[in-house]
Amino acid sequence: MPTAPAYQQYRLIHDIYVLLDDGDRRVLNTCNLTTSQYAVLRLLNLEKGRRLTSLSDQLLCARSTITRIVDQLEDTGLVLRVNDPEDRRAQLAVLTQKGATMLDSARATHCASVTSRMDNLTEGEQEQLILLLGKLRNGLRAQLDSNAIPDEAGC
Amino acid sequence: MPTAPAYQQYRLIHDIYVLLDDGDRRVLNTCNLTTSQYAVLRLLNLEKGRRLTSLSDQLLCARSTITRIVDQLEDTGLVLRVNDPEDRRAQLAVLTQKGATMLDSARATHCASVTSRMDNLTEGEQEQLILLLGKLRNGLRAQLDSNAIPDEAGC
DNA sequence: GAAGATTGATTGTTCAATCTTC
DNA sequence: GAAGATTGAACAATCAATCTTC
Repeated sequence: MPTAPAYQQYRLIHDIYVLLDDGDRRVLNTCNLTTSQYAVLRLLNLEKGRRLTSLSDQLLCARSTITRIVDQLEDTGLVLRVNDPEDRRAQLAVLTQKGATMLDSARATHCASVTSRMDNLTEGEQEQLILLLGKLRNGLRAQLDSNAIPDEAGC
Repeated sequence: MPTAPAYQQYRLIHDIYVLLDDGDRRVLNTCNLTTSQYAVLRLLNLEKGRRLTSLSDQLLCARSTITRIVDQLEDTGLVLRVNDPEDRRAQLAVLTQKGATMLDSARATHCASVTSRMDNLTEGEQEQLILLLGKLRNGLRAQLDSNAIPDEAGC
């Protein structure tokens, strides 16, 4: 039986991600950042802070994972915790100046690395790919929002 | 400054992977498999075994990671370790009949789930996407083989 | 009771060191 | 000395339980 097209897409995306992630780890390591720390930093900016819950929702990881990553970023002075004035239960993760500088630098380094690694498509192909991937992502996000991940029969 | 197309592709693939992986974990959990265990099983078949080194190379993870995943799969009776007749240093991971049955079942479950989740592209779009992703993956693989991951200036 | 966040315990992954065989 | 594999220690991520505030 032929492999379903959706599954072929899935495998390709999976393989590509693994290849990219492997490179990311090496590159970000030169900035003394883990990929997780970078992912959190990327969601912050200098203007206003962001709730930890918002971060874990966006990154689809456990609350406690964010707590610990923010701990690390606070230890290295890249981020500060601030009480949310609108809700005394909540904490905001805020970029420090040092964090903003680090983020800019890491982003430039990472972006250059990614660009050099993903250079084998023509401009037209890249545009097409971005369009198709965007549609795919939006579909997946919509499913997540509608909480419609189907429970299969299981094994 | 506008975001480089390569980086847009990167972000989309990253986001899509995170969304898909989150669903994978839930689905495979119904088969009592972790995504890592499934990834290893997928690389095996009933006919002949496969060296642990080959598995870690393919999955881009540490040797010791494979050792431990194979330990787990052996504990649950899905896989057996066999001495490699061609090299007395090497071990082969071999699917058991139970493992083959489990793999078939998990694959069917997972494939159905993936297909239902990635259903928002037309057939034509899917074909295009597969072509483009395939080209991208081959480029990345080629870089890996030539060990040409560039060392950036760092931060 | 629910949401935001944290902590301790468990599991998963990697790193460095070790052993055997090439 | 290098390659295949394993082990113990360190790090990373999750889960369940807990605390505070809504």
